Amino acid sequence: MQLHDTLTALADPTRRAILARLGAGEARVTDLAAPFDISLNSVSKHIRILERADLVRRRRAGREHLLSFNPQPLDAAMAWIEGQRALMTRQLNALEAALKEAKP
Amino acid sequence: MQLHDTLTALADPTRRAILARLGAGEARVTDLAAPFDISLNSVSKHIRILERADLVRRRRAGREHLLSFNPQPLDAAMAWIEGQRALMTRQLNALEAALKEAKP
DNA sequence: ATGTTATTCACCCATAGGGGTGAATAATGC
DNA sequence: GCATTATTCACCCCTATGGGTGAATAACAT
Repeated sequence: MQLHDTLTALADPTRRAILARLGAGEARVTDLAAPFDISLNSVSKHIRILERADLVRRRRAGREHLLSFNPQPLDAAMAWIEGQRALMTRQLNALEAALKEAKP
Repeated sequence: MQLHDTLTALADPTRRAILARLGAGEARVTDLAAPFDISLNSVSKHIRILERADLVRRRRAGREHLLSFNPQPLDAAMAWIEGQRALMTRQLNALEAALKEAKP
């Protein structure tokens, strides 16, 4: 599922940092790994999870893999979250209306 | 961390369903468990994680625990996601501007 | 007092996944 | 061809966590 993969991908601090870094532009796996003191391998796995969510796209240039950030799946995530919030807002409005009805 | 707890809480389908259900109003643990064929205990644990993220509030009425949905932490999550998307938009705008500069 | 209902606590089990290392693959530079 | 560089593949380890069961706690109902 698209939404699930997206939220799962966002639920890890390393992956969030990677996305933030990619917000500044394309980067190689090695570049992405630099700020963290975890192995290249580990970063590579995080990238795979980000790719599964289609949040990251890969472009090979020779032996380098250039990663870029695709924000599109964020729309679905935002929509879901916004939807939940809307439910709550409606509920609160109904409550408020009921109170106004009962008070006077 | 607030953001982390929130995103972690949202990264599970059962918890998302629980939130969606709570969007319709307060419910007991038993009510929340009904749609799933998992044990009450399991649901109880999910609720604990939702409470950790402050997405769910608990109100005891006698022996019943009434759970309600607190959408406030969603704001921080939305803000973070929106921020990432904004980074990307700025990057794309810069690229576009550079192209326009180079073309003619 | 006793039984029933609602929930959690204290465990156990299995899997996912975040971390590591070392070998394999592939492209560059010489 | 050979060494170097960039990345992945194939493993292993360990913790978090989603799931379960059975006992404990707490509040009704009788």
